[in-house]
Amino acid sequence: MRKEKTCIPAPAVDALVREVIARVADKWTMLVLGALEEHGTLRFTRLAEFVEGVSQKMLTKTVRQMEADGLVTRTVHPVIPPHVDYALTPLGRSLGAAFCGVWKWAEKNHAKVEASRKAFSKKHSG
Amino acid sequence: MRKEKTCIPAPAVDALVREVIARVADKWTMLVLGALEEHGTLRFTRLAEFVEGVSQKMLTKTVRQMEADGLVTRTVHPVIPPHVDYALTPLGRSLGAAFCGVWKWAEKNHAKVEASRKAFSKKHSG
DNA sequence: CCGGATCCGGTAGGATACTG
DNA sequence: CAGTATCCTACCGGATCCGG
Repeated sequence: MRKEKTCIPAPAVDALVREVIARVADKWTMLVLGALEEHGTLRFTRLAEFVEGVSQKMLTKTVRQMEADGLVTRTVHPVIPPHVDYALTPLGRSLGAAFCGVWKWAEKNHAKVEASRKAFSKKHSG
Repeated sequence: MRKEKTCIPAPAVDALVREVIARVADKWTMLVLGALEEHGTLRFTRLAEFVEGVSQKMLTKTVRQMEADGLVTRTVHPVIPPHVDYALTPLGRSLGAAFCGVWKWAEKNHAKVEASRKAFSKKHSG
């Protein structure tokens, strides 16, 4: 049943890939990525506005993680009031491009998902 | 700075899309999706083997969620011992295809991510 | 025996207040 | 304005039991 030529990685690097997937397959990571891709360089507060619903703690944690992973740059301007800019690195942009398919999928299919959800909850209530 | 023609959804459906993204951008969801895409129909225990590191509880929760979202079918064979098959729906397969780009990205760039991580931790220790 | 529901301890995450 | 510290909740994971 194994598909011959899709997107399955070689067995050797499988664990590494899974680890990276587990890291980037995070809703805040994806949403930060999307916000930075759409709006370009953003300051912390502005980023928080676009990634609606995120707490400061999670946003801080997420951008730090993304910085560590080489997905974003974090530029601190030593002025008062503080000014910190976040921007995608080339690596981050390439990940954004890779996620593009998922965005388009969500855009196209969110109605189906919602319909399935409704049918499922109805089936479980009845 | 807004990019004119990438993968940015229309403003109106933006919230819906974000909601779906937040739902599917989950590491277990992605890994279950990958496992089912690679190996086809799987029983619960077998699925747990391929999605290494997942607890039964989280696997149950994840597949139930995916079932509710219309991504997988859950077929209970009323036999003893119990036999439950999980398989991707067409919608699930289409999401798998969308995630394909992310997998390929991870396959290609995991070394860069790891290098960035090392450099970052070194910079923070020194 | 398999799938999963339950109880319980640990930890990740949200809200708020405070510092530079 | 950006980030930290604190508290507190809710969810996550492991072990165990149960129903079939």
